[in-house]
Amino acid sequence: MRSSVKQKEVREAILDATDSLLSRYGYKKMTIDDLAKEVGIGKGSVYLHFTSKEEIVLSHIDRIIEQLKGKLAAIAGSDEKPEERLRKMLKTRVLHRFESVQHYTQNLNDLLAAIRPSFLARREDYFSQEARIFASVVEAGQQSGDFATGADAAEIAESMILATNSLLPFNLTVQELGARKDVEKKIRRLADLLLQGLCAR
Amino acid sequence: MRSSVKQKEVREAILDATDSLLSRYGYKKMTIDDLAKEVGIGKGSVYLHFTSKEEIVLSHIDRIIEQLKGKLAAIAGSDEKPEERLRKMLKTRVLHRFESVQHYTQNLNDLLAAIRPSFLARREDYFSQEARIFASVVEAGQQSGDFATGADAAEIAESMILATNSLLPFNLTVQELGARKDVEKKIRRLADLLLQGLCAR
DNA sequence: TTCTGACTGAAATTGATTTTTAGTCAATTT
DNA sequence: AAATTGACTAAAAATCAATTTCAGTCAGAA
Repeated sequence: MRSSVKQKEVREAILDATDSLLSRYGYKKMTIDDLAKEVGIGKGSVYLHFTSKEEIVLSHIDRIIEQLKGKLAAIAGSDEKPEERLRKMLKTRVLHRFESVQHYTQNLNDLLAAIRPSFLARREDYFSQEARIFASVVEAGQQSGDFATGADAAEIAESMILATNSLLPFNLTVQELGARKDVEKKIRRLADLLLQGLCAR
Repeated sequence: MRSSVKQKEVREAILDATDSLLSRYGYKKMTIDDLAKEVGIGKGSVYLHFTSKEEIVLSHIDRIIEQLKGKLAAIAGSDEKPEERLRKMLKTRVLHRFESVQHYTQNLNDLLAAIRPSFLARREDYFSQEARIFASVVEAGQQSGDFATGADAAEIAESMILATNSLLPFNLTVQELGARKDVEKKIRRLADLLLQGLCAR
């Protein structure tokens, strides 16, 4: 137990350092030597936790999504009206992703270029996982009578994910996406439009 | 007059050749010499119509958007129900863009990288121009009583553009976007969700 | 007046050489 | 015995000088 707790801590510390170095230097200029030094462990020890540099940054992104899924699940499980839950979830989805890379001074382009194929595959998984949480709330709303029934909850959830994707910092850098408050306004309006359609009439 | 018709033809021919070379070789490997040869004019003549290579490809993209705007305006001016017009417009927006680069064997990444700053600026303009056409239909629907009133038509139109942006071949190549019929299914479902919210209840 | 292609300088490419770095593993520490 | 390390290696990346390519120009041809 003791050592497994320690192991988790080291793994987390490596991912923390990854975020720090990635934001300062970008992918190519982030070296494993630097990373190990930042964590205060030997270079070889990094490879006790990860098999490659690519796996390190993919795990870093995984962690961001895990945190997001945590937030989404918390909102989904709250006792607000389904419409309000979905509204908050949509906003959270966009802003969590925005904030997670807001401090990056380096472009994310070199990162994306380096890990593109494996990242795109995972991205699809992220979408499904997020969609599942959204779908659970859509379904709840349908059963409670707040939302119109008949439509496929899973399909609606997928469309919601799709509709908000262009506000995520993926192709556009955070700089190009614009100021946070503009992004906030856009997601609010988009959420309004998306939710208007769900409510029972 | 005679010569201005000819001039337009040459300009169009240059843009046709641009599409052809771009799709076969990508941006960097498309040379102005090749382009002139393909059109059957001298290299210098290319510069009678455009000031730079960048302007040529930007004009090529402009032309795609102009064609799209023509299609959108045609649908917007048809006599169908506003809801049906918007549905077709959303589908057209996504599929026109998809088809316009479907034949590209080369990645669009090198093109985007080369013209990124000026392209991103224009992209915003494209969005506003398209949004204006959408807004006109939303407004018509509000006045005819088909759509609920109260909401700002321009804002709704912007959100519709935003929501469909992630299905455009921008960051993702056509290959990565998936098969045409999958894209078609996605835009259909998304359009359903977006339109459900507009209709008067 | 319209058009052209030889020309130019700047940028890209090449290939040979040096430097850096991802990943390994025998030795060391705990 | 198990965990950790950092010197080591092969491969990739950076460097640089020589060469080639190419965007854009302009004097002259049509």
